[in-house]
Amino acid sequence: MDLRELEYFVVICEEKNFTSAAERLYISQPAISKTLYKLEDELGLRLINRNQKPVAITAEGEVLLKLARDIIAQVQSAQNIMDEYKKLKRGSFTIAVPPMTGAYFFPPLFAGFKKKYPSLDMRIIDGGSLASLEAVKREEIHTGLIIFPPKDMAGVGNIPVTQQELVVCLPADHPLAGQAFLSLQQLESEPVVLYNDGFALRSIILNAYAEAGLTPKIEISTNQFLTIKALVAKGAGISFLPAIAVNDTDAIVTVPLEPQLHVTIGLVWNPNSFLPPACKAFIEFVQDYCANNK
Amino acid sequence: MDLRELEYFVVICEEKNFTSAAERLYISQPAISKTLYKLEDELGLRLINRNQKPVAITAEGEVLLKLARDIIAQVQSAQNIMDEYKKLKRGSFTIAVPPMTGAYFFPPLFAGFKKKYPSLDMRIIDGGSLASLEAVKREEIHTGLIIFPPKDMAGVGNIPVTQQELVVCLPADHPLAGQAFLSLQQLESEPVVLYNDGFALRSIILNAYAEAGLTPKIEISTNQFLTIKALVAKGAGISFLPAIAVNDTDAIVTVPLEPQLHVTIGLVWNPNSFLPPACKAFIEFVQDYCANNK
DNA sequence: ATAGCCCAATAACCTTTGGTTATCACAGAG
DNA sequence: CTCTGTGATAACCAAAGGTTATTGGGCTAT
Repeated sequence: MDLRELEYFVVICEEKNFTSAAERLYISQPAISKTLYKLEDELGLRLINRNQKPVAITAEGEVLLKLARDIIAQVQSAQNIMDEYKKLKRGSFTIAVPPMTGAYFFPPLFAGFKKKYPSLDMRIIDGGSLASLEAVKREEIHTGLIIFPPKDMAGVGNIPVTQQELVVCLPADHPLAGQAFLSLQQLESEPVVLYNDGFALRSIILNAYAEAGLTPKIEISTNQFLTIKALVAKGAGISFLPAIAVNDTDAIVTVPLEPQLHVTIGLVWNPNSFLPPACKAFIEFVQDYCANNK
Repeated sequence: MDLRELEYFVVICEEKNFTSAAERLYISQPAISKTLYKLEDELGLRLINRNQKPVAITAEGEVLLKLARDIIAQVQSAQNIMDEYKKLKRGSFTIAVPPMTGAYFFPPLFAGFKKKYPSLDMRIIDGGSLASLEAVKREEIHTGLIIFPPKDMAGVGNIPVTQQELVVCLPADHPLAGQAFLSLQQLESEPVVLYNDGFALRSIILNAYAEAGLTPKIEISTNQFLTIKALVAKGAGISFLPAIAVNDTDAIVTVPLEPQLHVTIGLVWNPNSFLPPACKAFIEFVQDYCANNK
């Protein structure tokens, strides 16, 4: 008893005529005949009385007719629902949004995307960029708007969305606060406040120290952006943050680094993973967004 | 999207392993693979993520899984229902029961059948035996427990259930009431009370008159058994009824006919019609019933 | 490392089945 | 009493669903 048989049966019942049922189904009349016999044999019941003209539905046929219509309607509805996922009328995906990108770069993307696809849902996953990248690679998270780590973006799909310059953050009363720019060498002896392990900003900064042949004095680590700023303001150490993330009201002075140090913020995903259509739509949206804002 | 595909999909989801899903379904692993791809292509959605081990269900797959389970359950239930019709756990049929048979011959058959098949229903259709026979031939009624007409039972399936002798019914004060038996010749001048047209008893009696070369004086016709007896009792005319149908309390005297006149009561159906299993069961039951009461 | 294993994908092939055309048989209408 | 409409049947064909054999990628254990 399969759906095709039930559908044919319902049409036969509606047409009360094998020939016109066949026409409505765009198949030949013998196909109808054969299929109905097959269904009847499977059930061990006669569903249609061919002696009458027009053909009549038996009592058992009448019962099956109702059941068949219900089944077909349910299948129809299931198909519609699934089609909505395909057509981006429904759907959701997970996106890693570390604190830094969440505060400055994610909101406009989210707003734009939501405007284009109001019925799609994003589930935001917190976590550092590095940890998020690993989760994306392991396919635990569909995508992430992260700070790209210093190296090794091979094997992940990515779209750089923006580049930001890291600036030195000093307490307002710091002796070096007045400089036009600073090098890491000048800062080597300064205690540093960093993000925890698993955050890209930490590894980018450590990487920069290492490349300069220097070793930073890591005073303390946290994964709270506001905590870092507060610690710097209170003189616990210096730090390095994207210029956009610090403003005058923070009781922090920013000085450009020399040579400049940049971080790239962008979208990443696992190219081998089969992403939900909703997520593909978001990636595409971000792609367009970057192309248009160039 | 057919039932087979949905079933395979559900099993894959349950096993989270194509190979063991194939085993559970008694098919080969490539068949599973192929069918799932087909379903995914039809929907335009990835349902299973094969990158993970064990394979993981995607968000869309999770949605379809629920829908598919519902559909399969509904089909299952439909199959069960239809199977109950086949297995005589459900079902009904129509049976013509004219007044005479309804009063004396149908009740024991009904009781016995209902005992054997408590959940089957009969719908009793009223009407004369002749009219019922025609309705059965036209397949408007599945079967009938009727008085067989004088001739022409060809072309209908039938089981004679009992034979009854017709006796002359006279008002108690009738001059011929004391006779040991009576011939139609002796009764020719008597007004007769008969069933209406369409009732077998009428045509059997008219037939007997005709065969004896006589013409009855039909006083009045009715299709109410009790009315006939009342009319006879009041002296409106004589009548002929099965002996079993008249007793002493009726203020009617019965006298055997000479030569005897018999009516056969039995079951009839259209052998070309496809009867509901319930009706077939009843016919079979009556067949057994007669065989055992011989 | 690397050999071995698990497991899904793929290829080539076979069998069943759903569909086709042509034709028949039969009932009912003109 | 032929003609028309309609379902059944036969013979045949193409596609679908299934099979076995094999490949290849990712893990695990040595």
